Amino acid sequence: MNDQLTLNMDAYLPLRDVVFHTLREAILRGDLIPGERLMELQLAAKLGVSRTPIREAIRMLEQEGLAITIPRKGAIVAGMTEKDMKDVLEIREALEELSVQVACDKITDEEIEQLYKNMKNFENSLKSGDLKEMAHADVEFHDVIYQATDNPKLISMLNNLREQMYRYRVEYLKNPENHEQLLMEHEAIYKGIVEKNKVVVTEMIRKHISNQVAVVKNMIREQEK
Amino acid sequence: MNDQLTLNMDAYLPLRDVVFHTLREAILRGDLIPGERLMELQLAAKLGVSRTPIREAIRMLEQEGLAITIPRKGAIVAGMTEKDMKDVLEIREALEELSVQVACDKITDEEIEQLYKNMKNFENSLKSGDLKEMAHADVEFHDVIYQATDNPKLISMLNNLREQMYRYRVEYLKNPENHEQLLMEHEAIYKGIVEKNKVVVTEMIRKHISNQVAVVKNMIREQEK
DNA sequence: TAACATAAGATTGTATACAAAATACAGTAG
DNA sequence: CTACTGTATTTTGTATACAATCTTATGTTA
Repeated sequence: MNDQLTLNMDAYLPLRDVVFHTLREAILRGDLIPGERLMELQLAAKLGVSRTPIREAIRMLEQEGLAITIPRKGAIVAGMTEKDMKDVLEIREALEELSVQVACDKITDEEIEQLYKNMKNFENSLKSGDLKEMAHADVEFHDVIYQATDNPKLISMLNNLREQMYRYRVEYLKNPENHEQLLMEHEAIYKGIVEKNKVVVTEMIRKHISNQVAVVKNMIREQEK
Repeated sequence: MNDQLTLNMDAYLPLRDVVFHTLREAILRGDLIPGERLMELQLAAKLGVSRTPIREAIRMLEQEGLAITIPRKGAIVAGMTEKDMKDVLEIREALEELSVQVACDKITDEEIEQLYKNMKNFENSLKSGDLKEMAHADVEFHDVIYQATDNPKLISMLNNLREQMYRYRVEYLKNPENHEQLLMEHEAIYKGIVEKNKVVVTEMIRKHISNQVAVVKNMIREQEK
């Protein structure tokens, strides 16, 4: 386990929530790697809390698919097989398509403006070369579309699906060869939404998602070794 | 609260799982109604366990959207507004469409056979007039399609979405006027899948889902009064 | 050496104890 | 009568204690 695991006590939240967010972050960032055991006493000591909030946080991670617990054996960080990834992408594709279609109907002028800004931000972040910034800018671009659906349940599901492969997805951005392509896709999606052309935008988002598949598959192969 | 709340201790499962399933069932059956408080001590006493497994079960229900907890105030059974229902159905439609499309590609001969059987079972259950049996037969019909997708993540999401409106959906079956319609839709879906005609089957499942909307909306209106 | 038994230690499961916060309520001032 | 205040009670949050189970190490026997 990594030593970067410390609690962020800023808010007046129940410890279980703080622990949950901390562990979730650690898993998504890769500080806790798939297969790694989540031992209650160890985590409790490291985070300076008792086992109770740790256990409750683990139950939450479990329901989100980020951890797997075997009764009386404990929890481990969930990993994804290539099949799992294929499955998730299949779902993501359907829901991303839904989200752009709904967005075409519901998006406001302010949101379109924000979408443009975030598209440009992403463009700039590519120049900066900072991976974290790129990932963040990319997320923000897509978030505008999610928000435009005005469907909180859908938004949370999409976020969850996206997070499930965050670890692998960042890898995609590492390769500068993909940048041009990404930029073009964002522009096409933006244009499609502005013109409210559902057919085009659906096709573009599909391409956008499926482009990630190949790269991610390779990563998984690495992991499974 | 209802008194039917008792633990089913058959399996050698952690109590949190038993409690989780018990509460989940109670919520879906309507024994615990939306807005009702889930008080730890009360539930612990009623189920004959300590607060610990109750709390962990509540954390799980929370992540499934079946309960809502407000820090330091406790948890309540989640209810659905009309908007929530619309949102869920929007997602369900997309994922149900995906599932029949994938099923067209992947379904096996055995599964087609099973689908036929379950279609007939549903037909018979309608004659019986037993609501519970109808609901169960309906679930089993659709389950075959879910299983055929060979995508466990998708299956669990669809089950979750379906369960979220189980309370309201049963109402749909109460009205015999809907039976003929339902039967025809099932037959059309079955035929479409056998012929692997994605266009037809997608259209049919869409109709099948959206037919539920109006009825369910009325129920919600009742609840919100 | 391999297989197995057994005991020690580690880890999870559950209950309980105590602290902190929210709620309900009675009493009082205005 | 209303609004407020302080207190008692209830309820949740967290820590800890104990029990059950699993793991690991050790030693014994064939």
